[in-house]
Amino acid sequence: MSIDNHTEVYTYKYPHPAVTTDCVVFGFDGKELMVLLIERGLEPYKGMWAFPGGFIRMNETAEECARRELREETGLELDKVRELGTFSGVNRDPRERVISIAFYSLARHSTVRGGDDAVKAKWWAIDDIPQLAFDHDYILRQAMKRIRQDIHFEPVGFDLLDEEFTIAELQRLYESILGVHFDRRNFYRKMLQTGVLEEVEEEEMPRPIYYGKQKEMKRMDVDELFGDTMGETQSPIIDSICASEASSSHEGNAITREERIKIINKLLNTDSLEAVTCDSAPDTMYEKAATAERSRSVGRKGKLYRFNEEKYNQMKEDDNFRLEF
Amino acid sequence: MSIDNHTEVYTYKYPHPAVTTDCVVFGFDGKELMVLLIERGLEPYKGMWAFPGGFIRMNETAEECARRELREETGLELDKVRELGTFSGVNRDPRERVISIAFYSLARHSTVRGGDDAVKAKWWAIDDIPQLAFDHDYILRQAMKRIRQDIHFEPVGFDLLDEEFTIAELQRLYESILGVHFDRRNFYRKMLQTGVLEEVEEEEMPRPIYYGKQKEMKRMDVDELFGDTMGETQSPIIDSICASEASSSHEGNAITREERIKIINKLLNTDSLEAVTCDSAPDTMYEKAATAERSRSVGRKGKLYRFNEEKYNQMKEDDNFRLEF
DNA sequence: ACAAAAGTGTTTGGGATACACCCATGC
DNA sequence: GCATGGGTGTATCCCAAACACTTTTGT
Repeated sequence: MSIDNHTEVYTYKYPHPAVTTDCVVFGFDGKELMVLLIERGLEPYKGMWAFPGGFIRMNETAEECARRELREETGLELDKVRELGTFSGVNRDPRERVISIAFYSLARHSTVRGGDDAVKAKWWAIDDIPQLAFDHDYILRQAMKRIRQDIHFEPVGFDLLDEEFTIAELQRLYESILGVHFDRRNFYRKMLQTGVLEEVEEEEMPRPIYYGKQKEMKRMDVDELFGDTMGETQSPIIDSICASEASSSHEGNAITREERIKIINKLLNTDSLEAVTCDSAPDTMYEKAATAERSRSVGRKGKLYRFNEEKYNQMKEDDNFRLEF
Repeated sequence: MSIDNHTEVYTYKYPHPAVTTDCVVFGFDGKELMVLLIERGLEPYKGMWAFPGGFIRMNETAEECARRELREETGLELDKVRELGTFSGVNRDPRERVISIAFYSLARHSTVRGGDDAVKAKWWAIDDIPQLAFDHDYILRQAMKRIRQDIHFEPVGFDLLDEEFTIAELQRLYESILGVHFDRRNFYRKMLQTGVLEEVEEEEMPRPIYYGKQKEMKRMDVDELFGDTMGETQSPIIDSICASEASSSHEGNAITREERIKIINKLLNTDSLEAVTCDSAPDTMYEKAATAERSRSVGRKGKLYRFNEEKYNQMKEDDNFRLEF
């Protein structure tokens, strides 16, 4: 929406504040709690980081506004956004009186891509947040308080992890949100006793074929790992890595073998490994790809569980759901 | 604030919603949870009941607005108002797009007088609420949900009772809010174990001199009960009854003996007793006044306690305050 | 083979529940 | 003296914390 070519004006008998929504999106990378921020492209606070959000339209509720802005600025489609509170300080925006209705939400870390338009969206570790625009640092503190409270009674954790997860992953998440340490064994029992976890049958989550010992991987054919010209591989994990990385450049087109190699190289280079090509050093490539696969599977030892939402809703009705630690 | 003689207009490039606050005030009459409502004097929904509230001004925060409107419309000065949430349905007000920021608060039932201006304010039992204006019935349901949750972790009850209260009163309050029954003895222990109650020394809370046996009261001089011409009595309870009842008509003036008699008569007549005057039937009057005093003291048997706010804040810091039932 | 982490079982102390009992007050 | 309700004590049960042990997995 451009701020120019506006001939219309809107007049009122009494002054009206502007109303915006802001959305604090939490994620979890396996170690730390993360927050999704966007870099502001316009004044005020141009170049600073802020929560996704924007002005409410006259035909949408606050929640609809929050979801729309989130989609427009970060590409995220989230079904659950929870209201955090309103921030109505008189001078919180230099342009005019702006009241912000803040929401918070939870996203699987892996599903986030950059924003669709010029806006840059990025995950930040909770302990390493930059200076924020407006009063967003205050809003963040409130959001942190809130998530720490909600996690005791609501299934906060499950929206942050992949659909299938191990209990150890869940524990790491709880520990990093609450900043405490739990006894592993008691955590197991308590979580299972809640009854909201259902075990995933082994066959439902087949391990990717490259999962396993590194030695075996070296013996695989290069085509199997990096795919044929149609871009299909037999490794779902490498597949999903490439798909999400490539999504910003092509829209739904198949990924060629060469592109796939470039992507993997680029990704691996972030770990400060030297670049390789498929032809020059297939063995090295295998190794790195295997490392990439395995690093995605870190902590992925053990039984997988899934959140049973029906059962949770049922228990919530009867008001006997508690997650005390 | 009148809606006429406005020459000024306020123009904006983009449409702005109007923003109001609404305040759900809970009280407790010893038996039931009550809600404070005002009768609307203007369209829309003229004549219907609604929560106190109004449009936000450009130089006040939402919370300040809520407190101001509460004061203007009901005479209540409350220090703690807690945010409940925003209600942003597109068509919730027929005039224009109005977003409401709702608060909820707790008031000692006895301290409420009628509104200062034409607005009628009245307590309603929670089970007997009339049809409400706007979406206020929905807001009320949300407020009920919220208070039921908050009562477990926050000292909700203490703001609803008098400063000094018995544990039995506190239990009745908890039971009526949560709609359950507790074992009296376990409730005692749990409440005392929290450590936030401090015992009131007997001499700190002298019983009013008319408290006690009805026979004794009959022997008292009429001047003692209804005061001299300056309007002073020796019964603090009758004193406070008269002061609060008279407040809407005179502003701070002393209450004469005759007015006091009228007030007491009027109050007693609500119990469908015949009117009496001081001269005609002083004995009857004594009796009725004594009944009024005693009815105020119902349940006032037993040790009195007081909420220790410092200790609560201290425990809240350490995050080890729980009131589970 | 060894280390590390997953998964399961056992003990135990403290708090919640369900009672019994005594005392104070009012009629 | 009897009824009502306030105040305190006690036995039982269950759950949460602490810890031991076996199995699995990766190198």
